[in-house]
Amino acid sequence: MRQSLYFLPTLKEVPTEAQTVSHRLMLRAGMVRQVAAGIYSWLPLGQRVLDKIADHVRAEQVKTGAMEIIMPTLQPAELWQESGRYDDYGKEMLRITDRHDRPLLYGPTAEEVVTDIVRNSIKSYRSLPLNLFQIHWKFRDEVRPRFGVMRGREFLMKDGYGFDLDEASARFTYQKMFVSYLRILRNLGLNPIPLRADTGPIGGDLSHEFIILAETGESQVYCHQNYTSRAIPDAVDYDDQDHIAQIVKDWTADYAAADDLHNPATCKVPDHELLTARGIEVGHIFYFGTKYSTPMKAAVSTESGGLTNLHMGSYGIGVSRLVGGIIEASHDDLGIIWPKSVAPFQIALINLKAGDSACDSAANLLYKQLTSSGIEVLLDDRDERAGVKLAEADLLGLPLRLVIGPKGVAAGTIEVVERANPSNKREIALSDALGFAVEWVKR
RNA sequence: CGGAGUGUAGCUUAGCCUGGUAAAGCGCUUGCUUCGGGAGCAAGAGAUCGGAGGUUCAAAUCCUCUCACUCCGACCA
Repeated sequence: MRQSLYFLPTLKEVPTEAQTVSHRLMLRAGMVRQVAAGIYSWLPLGQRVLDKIADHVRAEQVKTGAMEIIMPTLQPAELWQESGRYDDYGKEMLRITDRHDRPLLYGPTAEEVVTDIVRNSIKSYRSLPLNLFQIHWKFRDEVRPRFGVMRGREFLMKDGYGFDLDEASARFTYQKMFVSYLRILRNLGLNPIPLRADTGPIGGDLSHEFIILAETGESQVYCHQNYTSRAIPDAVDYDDQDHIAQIVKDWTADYAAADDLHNPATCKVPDHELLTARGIEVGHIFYFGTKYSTPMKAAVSTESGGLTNLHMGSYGIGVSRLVGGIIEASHDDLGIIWPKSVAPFQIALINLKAGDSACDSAANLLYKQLTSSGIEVLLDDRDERAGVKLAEADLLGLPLRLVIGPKGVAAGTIEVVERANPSNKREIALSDALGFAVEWVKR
């Protein structure tokens, strides 16, 4: 993408409304604009990051056997009356009335809708297990939206729903999701920590939340320091029940709790091994048995010919929240530092002197070569001063920066620097740049 | 929902207390000079001062109501 043609309205100064680091950087980097409290428009750069994260989520979820669907944002109140949550959910649920005075709601989650789909379509234990997910917008009318996209009212979430014949099978599904969530977050360049959690309004008896550490996190976390270095297997066989159970066991062996469940009296971790930090909740998984299937009569016939209610779990990852969360966890004074896996572009190719024919032709050639190698490049071909371009490149935080300037071009060199490692700036031969960049991106 | 604040040009803000021709920096447009870390000079465009009432000869400024946004707390992917 040529920056001269790209819609990328960056800001030099910070809008007053933004108090949180990630919110400021997202506004300044032209990723989002606020439309109303807790409601945002995503501009091209932000949209790309959202897509990247969704792709990671999708890829890893599909490996577990889950299937992507998409359900409506507006749901009929009837379904929620059936489950009993219509009255329980409270003011966070945005209730709407259509022209026929029929009560609707903007879905804050979709247990009811998905249960309705499944109960109408699945009649036999032979069709189980079934795991359906969507990546879609939710609305929760938070009393107090804040922290930019991290606590919006409208947010993009991956919500998945598992349907199993019995508790044992449902627990296996839960464990697969547990492992899948670790993998997803790791693939996004994050260090996840699973915490035992309260089940909240969704209900149920088994729940973990996944948090990532960041100074500005909303919750206080107490966990064994092992969590910051524990390995997540690269090769996971989601069909192997023992293998999956073992990973979950490893990852739940050590103490980890948010402040609501932390009890210094019962916490056995010695002080020097206890990590006390702030965290951002980015995922939450629940097993809640037949909480919905019973009132909504979602049952299948069993092998012996009877009927049994489905055992269910729900599995959420805050996709839009992750954008803010990743920035909270990865930035410096100058701007964002994107992990390679979610960066909106892999490479910032900067033509320091647009208009200079030698620079232009070197930049254009390399841009075309990189692009046709399948690499996402943002070419800064704007007629701006060098300082402006470099400062904006810092702000945008693309992982690898290639700088073409008149001096370098004359000497046949190009400057290379990683955003995450600015002191390691070096010149390489212009002729090696393509090969270097392709290798670097692959790495 | 309780408490505290803020609304003036695209962004950051001054002016408000003590009423009297709406101001600056950044950004934007044009020209010249500059040109490897957010340039300089010059000339422009851009604001019914969140909205509605009221007081007054006169309201960004004072009063009343209202809307929006932000922050702290309780709640949440």
